[in-house]
Amino acid sequence: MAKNITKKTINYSQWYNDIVLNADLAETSAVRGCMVIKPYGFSIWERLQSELDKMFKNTGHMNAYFPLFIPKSFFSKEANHVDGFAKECAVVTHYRLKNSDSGIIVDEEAKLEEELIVRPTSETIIWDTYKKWIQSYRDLPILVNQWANVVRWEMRTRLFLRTAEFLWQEGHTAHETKEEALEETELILNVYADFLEKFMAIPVIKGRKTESERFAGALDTYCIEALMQDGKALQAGTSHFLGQNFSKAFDVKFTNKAGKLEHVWATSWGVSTRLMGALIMTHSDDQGLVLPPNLAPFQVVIVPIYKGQGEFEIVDKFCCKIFKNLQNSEIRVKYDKRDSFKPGWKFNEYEVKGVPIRISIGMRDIKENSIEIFRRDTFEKSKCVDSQLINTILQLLKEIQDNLYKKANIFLENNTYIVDDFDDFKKKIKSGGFVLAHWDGTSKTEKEIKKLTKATIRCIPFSPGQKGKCILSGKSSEKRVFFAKAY
RNA sequence: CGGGGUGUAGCGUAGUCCGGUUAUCGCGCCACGUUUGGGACGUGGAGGCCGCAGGUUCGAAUCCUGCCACCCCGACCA
Repeated sequence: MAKNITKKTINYSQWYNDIVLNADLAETSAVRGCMVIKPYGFSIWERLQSELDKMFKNTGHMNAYFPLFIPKSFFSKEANHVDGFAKECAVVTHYRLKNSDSGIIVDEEAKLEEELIVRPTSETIIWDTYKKWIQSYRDLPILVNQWANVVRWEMRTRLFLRTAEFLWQEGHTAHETKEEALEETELILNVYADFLEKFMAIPVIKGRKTESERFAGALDTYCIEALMQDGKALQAGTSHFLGQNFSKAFDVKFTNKAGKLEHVWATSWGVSTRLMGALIMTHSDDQGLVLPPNLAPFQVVIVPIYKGQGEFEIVDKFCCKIFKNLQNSEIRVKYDKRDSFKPGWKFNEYEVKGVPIRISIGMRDIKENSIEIFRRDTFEKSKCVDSQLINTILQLLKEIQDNLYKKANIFLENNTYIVDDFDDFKKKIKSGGFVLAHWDGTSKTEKEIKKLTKATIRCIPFSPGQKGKCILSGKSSEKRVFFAKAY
């Protein structure tokens, strides 16, 4: 483990990589553009998964699993969809290897009749399946989610943020009516926003994507956007209203209550391991990762301090008692009694890994009946008597969670600007943050602004706004939209 | 795919311009001992196809050619 994490003022990407590597979250793998998620990183992902999964189940969804491979023909049934994904697909063409003089080679005789696409997303294979599941309005709605890996052959990759293979959840729902599908799209967007704000302590902006940023094959894409500490926006989750595009492409019809055949209405939605990137870039500091207590695999770590075997036995007994008490109060706690590392080493390790609270206990504390508590977010140390420990910890966890959200939210507010002048717009975009500005609603203007400033329209807010004049073209605009440079 | 950079022990590196003993240093690792309230110390030890392939040379980590990989900046990214 490196001793110092590079200051983000020097190089933000280097800082980001240092956090990922030093906190032992992930590393680059032998496979181009892919990553190995290490146990600690995965334990955070598992926390994230389990909490989000609960929210899906609470809103009536169930999990299923569909194949990794998609026959090429499925993939090309929806025209926009294929256009959007064709360039970044991994394709399986053969099913066998053989020995040759130059080593193992692909057996040309084992060529697949139809190539298989490694799923970049599962709409096509799922809608091919839904065709078999749906005949009547009684079969609807179908509210299914799957936790899976997908592959997108991206040109340039970065740990967690954009890897060739990534883990995600993708929900795919089928509904009787347009209204119901729209409701679902919105419901999920709110689930995502709640999850980020309440569990990950990441404030987000909700809105819809412009036509050019929309999911390939969707009629409308809703999104949540977060702001990272370097002033760049990160798309943290999307929820798509697919209309009848996929049900028409895959011919999924149902008989409605009136006895008439109709195409099904659809949504799809997802968040990925990219959320780990959002987590890192929202809360981490130059000391390492900072985890919000609701998400942390360990909320509390206990470090014993002792000299010699005699002291260890006394301290250990005390620590075990506290460990059990905390566990019984449903606090996720780790007791690190490894003798192979010194306390100072452990202190640093858990700071780098972002554990919200550290308790250290030695003979001094036992004698004085006071326990030292350290909080990761502010680096403050405090003392607490044994009998008050549980309450103090519970209170502190809540406080840290709130504090992280508040801090991130203040950052978001301080870096969101309302701008009416294009020179000012360029300046603000350059320095980072969200810029709320008027836009005439055309893709042409959007593209031109991107060319001039590298800023894209992150989202169009749902709430009605005041009319005005487009920042570039001067044409009339319905309301302000969020611009930013994005990951 | 363009521009730039880097490949030397598990990690980080010196040496490369200007070829010449046994390839440098730190961290980590192993053993023993002393340690343990903020990244311990001492002594001893192990670990190298110097990215790969060719070439020049008495001699190559160092020079030449080709290739590969990774990183950064662009382009790309529902």
